[in-house]
Amino acid sequence: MDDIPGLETGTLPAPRTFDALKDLVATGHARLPKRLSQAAQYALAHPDDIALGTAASIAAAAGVQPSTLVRLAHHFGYGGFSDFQLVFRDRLKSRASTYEERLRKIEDGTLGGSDEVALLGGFIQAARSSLDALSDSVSPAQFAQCVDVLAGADTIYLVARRRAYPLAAYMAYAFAKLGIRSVLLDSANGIDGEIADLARPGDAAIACSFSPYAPDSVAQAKALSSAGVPLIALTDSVMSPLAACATHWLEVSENDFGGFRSLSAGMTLAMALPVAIAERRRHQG
Amino acid sequence: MDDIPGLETGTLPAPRTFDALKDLVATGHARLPKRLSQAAQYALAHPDDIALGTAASIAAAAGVQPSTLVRLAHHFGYGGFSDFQLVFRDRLKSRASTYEERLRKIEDGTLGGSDEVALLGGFIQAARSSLDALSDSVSPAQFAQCVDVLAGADTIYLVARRRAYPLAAYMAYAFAKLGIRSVLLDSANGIDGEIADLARPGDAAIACSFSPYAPDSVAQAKALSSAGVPLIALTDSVMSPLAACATHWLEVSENDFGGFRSLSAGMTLAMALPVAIAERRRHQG
DNA sequence: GGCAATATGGAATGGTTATTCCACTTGAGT
DNA sequence: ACTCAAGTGGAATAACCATTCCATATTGCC
Repeated sequence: MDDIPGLETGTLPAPRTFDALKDLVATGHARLPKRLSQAAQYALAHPDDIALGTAASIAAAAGVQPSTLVRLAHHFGYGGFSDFQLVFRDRLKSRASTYEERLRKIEDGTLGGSDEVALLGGFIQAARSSLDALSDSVSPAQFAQCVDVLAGADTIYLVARRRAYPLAAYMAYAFAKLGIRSVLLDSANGIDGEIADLARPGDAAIACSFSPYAPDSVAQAKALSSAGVPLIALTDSVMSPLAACATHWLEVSENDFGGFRSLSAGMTLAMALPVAIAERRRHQG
Repeated sequence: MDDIPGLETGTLPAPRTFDALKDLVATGHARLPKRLSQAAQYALAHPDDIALGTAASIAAAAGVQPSTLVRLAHHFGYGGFSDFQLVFRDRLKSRASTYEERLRKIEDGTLGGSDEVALLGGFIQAARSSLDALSDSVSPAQFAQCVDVLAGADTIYLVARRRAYPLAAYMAYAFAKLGIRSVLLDSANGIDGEIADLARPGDAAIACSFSPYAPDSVAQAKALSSAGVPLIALTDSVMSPLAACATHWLEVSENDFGGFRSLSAGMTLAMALPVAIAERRRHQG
């Protein structure tokens, strides 16, 4: 080994975040030798390249040798270039970066001490990152189109089973409060099919279903769709059977904790939709 | 080589953007075999993982073999997994640059008004800050106490009306999946009171209600409580009538957007509780 | 129900990559 | 100008990773 890791910067542990690394370079970079300084400068100027490139490609771009990058990493106390690179990759993963780390920590914790709070924390994190994903996956245009269709409907039929049911249950409540006619297809006496058959093209339907898609929901959505009823789907991927038969669909991919997928993103959409429809109707008369 | 690249999907060149890939999967997904479909679904649901992970780590996360990922890439006409991965890396790079912009846009939008996306953004923000508040307002000890009580119950009775109903509906679903006896008091024929009367001190109840507290919920909670049934309340303040009669209660104060309060924090709690109870029971036997 | 075609799991392989090592250079102190 | 420590370039190496291959399992068809 060339040098004792961390000697130059004292015996501090390597910074685990990009910002911390930045500070370290800013305060102590006068002590860096020429090539290391050159490499460090390039790293801070092109963080994305560091995250996604190979040592060889980065070295070439920065005008140094690959070994210099390894040395730089050692200088800051990292185990090697790969370790150094992790900081840049985390940064790239927007906000989800600390999420996986935390999740792993929580998982370790639950195995060791069976701490209930870790569990709650895990679900909170899953919910949070699901929300982050929502703003990315639902585009303004898509949302507006869905609102358009639903605002023009006479009666809105709500289809959801099992895990997705709370979304429809909430929307039924919201629609009622907002003075929007809706029918929640959740009858316990098995007449949902017959009720749905009464839907007309002038109506519309919202179907919510996530993998593994409840057969009932899918069948009902298909029936409504082929009856000419405009169908808005809240589902989790392009592979969803709902995406295939829907007029428009909104992607809601939820993160999970311990196999239990969050509902926060879906629920948030379920809150926004009714209000948006009500707003649209008010402005259009 | 297993197959001629691109044969299955025609001789089209492999899509070079994430969206194009998405479309391809959407239109031709019926032709994908089970494992390939599974891998494709994971890829679309966790694009960041594909971008930054290794074939082995991704395969493990998706529950498939590394070779399956290579086959998937070939299926779509890519030269290999690495080529396939480039699409996801590009997406990550371009997204990272616009990410902060987007967040700012959402924040600005909430002030601006009439646009539908601003509305969605507003609800997302409300949900997010509700989650932040949740980790503060629910203490480890409180949560553990509630889990304690519920883990010792024979049957768990669920009380919720109106806006809080989705929480109870979800818990009923989760309890069923986890093999925990529960009764959701939501009968449409008005026999909830009689059913609740059958609850014994060896059972327990969870009541969810937020201001303005639905009279039905409060009455039912009080009845259960005075019958000696341990009562856990999910409610929004010390002033809540539920806080008065509950054995333990958890504070869930949701933020609102335009007067519509979020449900994310409550929903997250509703997800964590059943799992925590199941865990506790497993460890205690 | 049997056969062929396709899909899959898992180990072997070959290529690429980070890392290490060593000879050489640079620069600072005396 | 000499010496020594530190820095650097570049080749050698060892670890890792994507890829391939083959035996087994599954599916679809007759």
